[in-house]
Amino acid sequence: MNSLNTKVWSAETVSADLERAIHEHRLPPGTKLGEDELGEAYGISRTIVRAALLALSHRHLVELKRNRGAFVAQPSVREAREVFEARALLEPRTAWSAAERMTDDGLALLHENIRQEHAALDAGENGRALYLSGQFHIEIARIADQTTIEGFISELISRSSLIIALYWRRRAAMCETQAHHALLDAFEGRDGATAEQLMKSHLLDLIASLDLRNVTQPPASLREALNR
Amino acid sequence: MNSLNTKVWSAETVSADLERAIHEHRLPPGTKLGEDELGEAYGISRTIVRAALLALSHRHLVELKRNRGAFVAQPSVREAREVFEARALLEPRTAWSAAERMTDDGLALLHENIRQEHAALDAGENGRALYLSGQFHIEIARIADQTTIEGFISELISRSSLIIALYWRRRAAMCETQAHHALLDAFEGRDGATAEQLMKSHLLDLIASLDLRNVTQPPASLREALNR
DNA sequence: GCATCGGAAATTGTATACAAAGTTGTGCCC
DNA sequence: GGGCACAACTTTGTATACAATTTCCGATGC
Repeated sequence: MNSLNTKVWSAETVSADLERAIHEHRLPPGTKLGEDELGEAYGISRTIVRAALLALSHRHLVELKRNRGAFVAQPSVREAREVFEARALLEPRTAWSAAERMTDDGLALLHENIRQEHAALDAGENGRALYLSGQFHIEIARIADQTTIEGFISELISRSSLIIALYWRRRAAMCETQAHHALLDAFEGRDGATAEQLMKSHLLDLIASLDLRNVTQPPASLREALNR
Repeated sequence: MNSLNTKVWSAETVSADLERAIHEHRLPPGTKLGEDELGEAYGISRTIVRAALLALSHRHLVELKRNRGAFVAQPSVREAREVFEARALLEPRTAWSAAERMTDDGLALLHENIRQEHAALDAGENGRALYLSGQFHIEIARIADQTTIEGFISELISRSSLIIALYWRRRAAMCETQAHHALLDAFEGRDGATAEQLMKSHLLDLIASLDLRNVTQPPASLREALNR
């Protein structure tokens, strides 16, 4: 397929590779992930593919349907709300902690992240920009030195990317880099309270940019959808 | 071994069974979980066992050491702190939500849970009591109608059980049933603010009952420990 | 006695074979 | 032509065979 054969793949690297592809919208929600297909693409047996798909299903990025196969997840409106509820509980306080423990290295990483995101947007690589935008949030948890919370946020960020793929409303380019800039300012001033507040607003903006009315819901079953 | 052969086991049921055993301290931290051993015990092949162990490792209840095997996880002091940090972010607000949405069915379930926990304590079944005590917290998230957060809390609760196994200090019986009673009262009064506050205190009490000084830390490697 | 170096045994890692379930296509019947 | 049944094909589920690695144990040398 591509350069997938040049690397030694393991269940971890394959699932990370797939997660990034999902995050960047190269694998849109609902995509069938056939085991043979993936095995040939990566040059590995189905054993490893299955372990990778299992890992992704535990992160709710892939849905395993018994005897039917693996599909990129399609979060429901309800799940979308829940994901942002969880982020609202975890991220603002974590931003506060990050501000308190901020180091110059941390600031440099965040700066570099924003720079790359701008570059990606300028190059029209929207998927890559979205991925980098997510990494910004994960980097904050890392700076806050909270590995456990970082794991949860990392999963929620990837799920958010699926939600954005399904429910994104604004066609205007992601104006959120402004929010990240503002956060960076707060971090530079080691201002925990402001960082927490900015993160809270940022998440509210994000969910406000989605169309979570039940109308756009993908049909539970094709049969049901057509019988309406 | 026991009645394990009477049931049709799948990766999901096996990992749930193991998780409960870990939660109840029947499988203490550090226990080796051999694949053949488990396969024979449950009457299934290593394929299913591996899928179950993989699931548990994703929940941080089992540590997979490459070419060495699977072991019941031994959370570090640092990890212990992180788990309770995460719980402190998630559970108090979730308790508030639960209070707001509380139903009579929900109250009955919580009541029954406390009753069974008392019964288990009276019967000297400490492991079972600990498990039920965890279920109380998970039930709250369920009543709050937050499936995603419930999943995170469920993982954190199981990890807390490992932490208790390693760092529990008070020999006195778990006095925390008092805390659960107080929470139940707040729920009965649909008093979100009090429920949130009680949950916060409850978690602080819990972490205060642990000995998280670095001294008791199990050595990273036996060799290193002996060379000191 | 102690450390070190094989080599056998045991255990995990990966691929593959076969079974089971689902999907698709064809032809028959009405 | 539409509906249905059955068969061929495709895909996933599980077990097992074999390879790779570690562990255990005893022999060897100092």
